[in-house]
Amino acid sequence: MATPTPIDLLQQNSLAMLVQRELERRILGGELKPGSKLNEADIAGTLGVSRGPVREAFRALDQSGLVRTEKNRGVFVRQVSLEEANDIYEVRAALEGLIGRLAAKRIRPEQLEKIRAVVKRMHAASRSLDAEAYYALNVEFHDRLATAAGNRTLHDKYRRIVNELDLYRRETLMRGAENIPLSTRDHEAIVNAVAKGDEKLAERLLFDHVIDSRERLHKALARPARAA
Amino acid sequence: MATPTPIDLLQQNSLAMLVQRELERRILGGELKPGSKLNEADIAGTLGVSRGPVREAFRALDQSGLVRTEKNRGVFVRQVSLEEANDIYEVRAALEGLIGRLAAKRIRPEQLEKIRAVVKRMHAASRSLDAEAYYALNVEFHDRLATAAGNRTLHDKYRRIVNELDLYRRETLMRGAENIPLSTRDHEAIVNAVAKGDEKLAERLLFDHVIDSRERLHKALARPARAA
DNA sequence: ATTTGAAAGATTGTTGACAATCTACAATCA
DNA sequence: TGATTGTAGATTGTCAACAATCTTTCAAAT
Repeated sequence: MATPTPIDLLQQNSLAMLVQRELERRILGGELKPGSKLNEADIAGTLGVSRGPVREAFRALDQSGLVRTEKNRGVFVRQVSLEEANDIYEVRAALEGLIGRLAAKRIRPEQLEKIRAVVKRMHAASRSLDAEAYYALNVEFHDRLATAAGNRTLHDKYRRIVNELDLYRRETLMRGAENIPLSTRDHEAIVNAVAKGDEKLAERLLFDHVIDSRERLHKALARPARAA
Repeated sequence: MATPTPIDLLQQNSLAMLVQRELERRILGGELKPGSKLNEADIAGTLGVSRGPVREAFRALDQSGLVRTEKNRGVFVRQVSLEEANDIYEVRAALEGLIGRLAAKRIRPEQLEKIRAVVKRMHAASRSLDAEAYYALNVEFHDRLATAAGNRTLHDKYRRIVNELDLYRRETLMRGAENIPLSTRDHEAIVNAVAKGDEKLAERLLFDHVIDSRERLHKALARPARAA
């Protein structure tokens, strides 16, 4: 990826875009929790800008599903209910299925190489029960696969859906160390299907992988929650 | 669907949201053509508001893919290239496939009834070569199917993708009367699969239907364009 | 004790003005 | 003639003030 020069960075980003990205970072990073209210004046003051750019950023975030706006009441970090999460998982499964199908058809050798390396590192994280590292690698695995599918629109829509599901994870305070062993087997099978160029298989494996992870999440939530 | 009272309508819509919807209407209606520049002051003046709400609407429309923003240059109605359209069609195919799968599982009798009625009207429009009416009915057909799938997120993402494809249609000035007979057969087969509850078949038929329509569009574009 | 109502404070919605940037065109020089 | 520089106008980016709405508080009445 090309490194953007600092001059372009300042020339192509308005304050509104910078505010948008900063809020996105704080929401997805858990700093701003689902349901919490976003005060225009506070945020403007904190970031050293006026309320205008903040309001513009709010509109963009609202459209991308990260916040919800109530007129004359304010904007809030979006809360994703169990029912919504189920719906979103289904859509994600369909997108992942397409990603598998296309990746199997279009992936390039060097991309496959890097994904295999990620899976290998996932094994290591799994053995050392490093849930944090495993989670990050899992995200990288799916994102690299999305890239390999060679469809910008698909990658973009996929990322948005994943962001929305992240809100649900945040809300339910999911951990998930108990699922690591199962996931690793899935990922190996997926990589092999993609490597073979078996579109149908890759599609089905990825679709099922997402649906399974949804079921695992529900089962984990049904159990009594443990402290962080 | 519940009819919103006028009081709620004014209480829940800010000027920015109204501007957003108005611009969306003009873009999708072809009044504002792909590539054309949207001047803040002009729009604000025309709609009788200040530039603030217009700018907020721009941010929302940018995020939803209907416009493109260039810093210090302005916002333009998005132009969708052939390559992008191909990508978008693939994503739409995946979403339609899921719609078919879910609709086959969840559709209710009265929903099926209404969709059959739409198909019947499509036949009539086809016989009288009324392309305008046929196009509107085709949109209704797919939208009702999306509703029957019973997944709000899916319906929402589907609508956005369709809007983006509409930009492409606008740009290429597609007509398409020549494809009506083929489409009607597709639609009948789809309804039957959904009615039977055959998830796999409905999924495949809808996926292929979208891919086919993409191919038909490309073939039509390859031919010499006719005057409107 | 609960509820109703009004006033004060806080927050959002909207506007108009100012600053920064871009575009178009004319004047200047090689 | 052609390229370049500079200036004027137009357009976008940002800000601060004003208006409208909501929330909170507290007192009064039932």
